[in-house]
Amino acid sequence: MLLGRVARMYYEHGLTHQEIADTLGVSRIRVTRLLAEARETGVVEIIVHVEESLFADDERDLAAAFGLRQVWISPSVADEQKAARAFASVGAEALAAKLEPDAVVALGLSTAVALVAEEFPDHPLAASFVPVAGSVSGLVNGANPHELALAFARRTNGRAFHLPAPLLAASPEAAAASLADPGVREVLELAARADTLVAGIGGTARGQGLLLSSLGDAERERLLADGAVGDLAGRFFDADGDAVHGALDARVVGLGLDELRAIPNRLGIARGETKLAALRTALSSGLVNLLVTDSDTARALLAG
Amino acid sequence: MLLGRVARMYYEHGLTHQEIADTLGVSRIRVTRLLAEARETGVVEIIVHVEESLFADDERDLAAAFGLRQVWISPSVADEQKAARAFASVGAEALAAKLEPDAVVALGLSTAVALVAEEFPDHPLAASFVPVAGSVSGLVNGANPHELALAFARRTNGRAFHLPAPLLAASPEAAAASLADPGVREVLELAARADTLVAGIGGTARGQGLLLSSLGDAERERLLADGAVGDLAGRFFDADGDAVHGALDARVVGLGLDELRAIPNRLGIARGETKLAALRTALSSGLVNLLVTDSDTARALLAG
DNA sequence: GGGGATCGTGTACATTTGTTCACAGGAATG
DNA sequence: CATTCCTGTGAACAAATGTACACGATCCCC
Repeated sequence: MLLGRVARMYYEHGLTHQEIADTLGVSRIRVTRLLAEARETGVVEIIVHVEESLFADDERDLAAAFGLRQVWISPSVADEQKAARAFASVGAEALAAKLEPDAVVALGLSTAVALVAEEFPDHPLAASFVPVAGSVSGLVNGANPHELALAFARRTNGRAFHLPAPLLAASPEAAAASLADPGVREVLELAARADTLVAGIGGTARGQGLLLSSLGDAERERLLADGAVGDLAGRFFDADGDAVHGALDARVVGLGLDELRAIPNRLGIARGETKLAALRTALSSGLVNLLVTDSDTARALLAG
Repeated sequence: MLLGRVARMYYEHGLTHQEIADTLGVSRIRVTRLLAEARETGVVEIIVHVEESLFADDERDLAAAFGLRQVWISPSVADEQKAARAFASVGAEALAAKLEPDAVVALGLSTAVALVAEEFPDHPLAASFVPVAGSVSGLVNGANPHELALAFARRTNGRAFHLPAPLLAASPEAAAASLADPGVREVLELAARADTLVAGIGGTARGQGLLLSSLGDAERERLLADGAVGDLAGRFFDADGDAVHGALDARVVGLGLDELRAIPNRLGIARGETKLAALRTALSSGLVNLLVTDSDTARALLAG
């Protein structure tokens, strides 16, 4: 158990990597790596005994300003990679806090949610994870709803459901056909009865989000003309938070905005300047009642 | 609660000191210090989940070779300060392992024991701490038996006893007078009934230990001539582990070697080349049956 | 048995962390 | 009111830690 000896020498006796390497007859770099492994595998556990959250003030203020049930804020950092991980881990914390054993969780398609899945701690609570919309083909990272559900299910020892349909059908008719499929229908019905929705919130800037980037400019213009300011789990909404019906909307295979709104816990996960407008609407119109964002976005929302 | 926020940003989100400083608007150096404080005060707790001890093999071997009940080994490091702290913390661990609630602990005068007291964790078990010998005047650090007992008592919410007498009386007659004092007698009687003795083991090299360094060269030569190889809690012993009686011994105010030997748990705390001979004798003659030492000393003992 | 991927390793470097020092403000003391 | 002694602060430096890269071994597949 070299790992354990190294970990104890470092954390309990305060020796340096070099000193440990010398007494144990291995290279310093190896000690460095063993220590990293010890932290990752949980051999070394670091607990911060603090009840209050990092941005308690802003969280309280945001909840009050938009009538939200609870808000979680992650620290914004210049290093984007680090910021993303921190954001995801706060998202995971938020979801874990709302998740009860045997819960049914509806999952929106979103890179943010995918990152949360990565960071989700291994807690066996046997929940069910259900996509609220179909898959996008040609996704590089595993952000497809099904994979996402699988990732969550693996970590919670729960069940993952598959929605055998595309997010965006070729035509309204094709979408209707998909929705009529018993396999699709069943899963969507389950999603509609979920206790908790976890979804990203998308803006309308070019190239934003998984759905928009798969569309052409023409379709995007039409959406904007129809008053769209953002989307929640594949459904666009206008400045009042009402659904933007139209050619695009009819092609989406998934729960409608009203069905999403009927889910009791609606956790929105989003950050960044490009999402501010969409966020403001989603929050003030009650599309989501739980929010995970980062400190910069939080401050911008409060300032607005 | 700046401390807590900093600690969480660092340990839970992996931000660097600089990044934390930027988001919180304080200097990086302040973050560094807050983090150190968080670790010291226990706001941040680091647990290494490893059952086996660092030098399990050597500990087993040493116990077998000298017929000891248990052995604890701390890592030897070039950095003397660090080595001393590691040694002391292992000593504290050892003592804590042997200490039961309401135990009576006899304390030998020794810098090693003093360091252990510093590192002793705050565990309320209401033990009594009793010196086995009188005080040395003009000690810089707080290694006097009474202070030592106080330090332990404070950390365990226990009781400290004071032996109102010098370690070394001016004459055998003065020592006898001290011993006849009811206050002294009472405390020593309590010490003799202790469950556990904690004492350093001293060598006979010049300047070694608190007792020897307070003697002149002549007295040291006499001791050597009488066959002394080391001391335990102020009492010198010869190569057989028997007491070296004589002018010096008669002036010591404290428990005799036989009384010390009658204490069930006898924890010896010593390390270093200069103590090897004394240690060998103390171990093989059964003066102590529990040992705390460092890895270099352990290896030397095993090699001999 | 050769080619290629993969893993573990250490070197050299970049980054992060910790420490020393000198200074400034504020409380205690003359 | 001046002086001294703190305590807390950051700048500059020293040390420790982490990372990119390149090398060699091993395993696997052809």
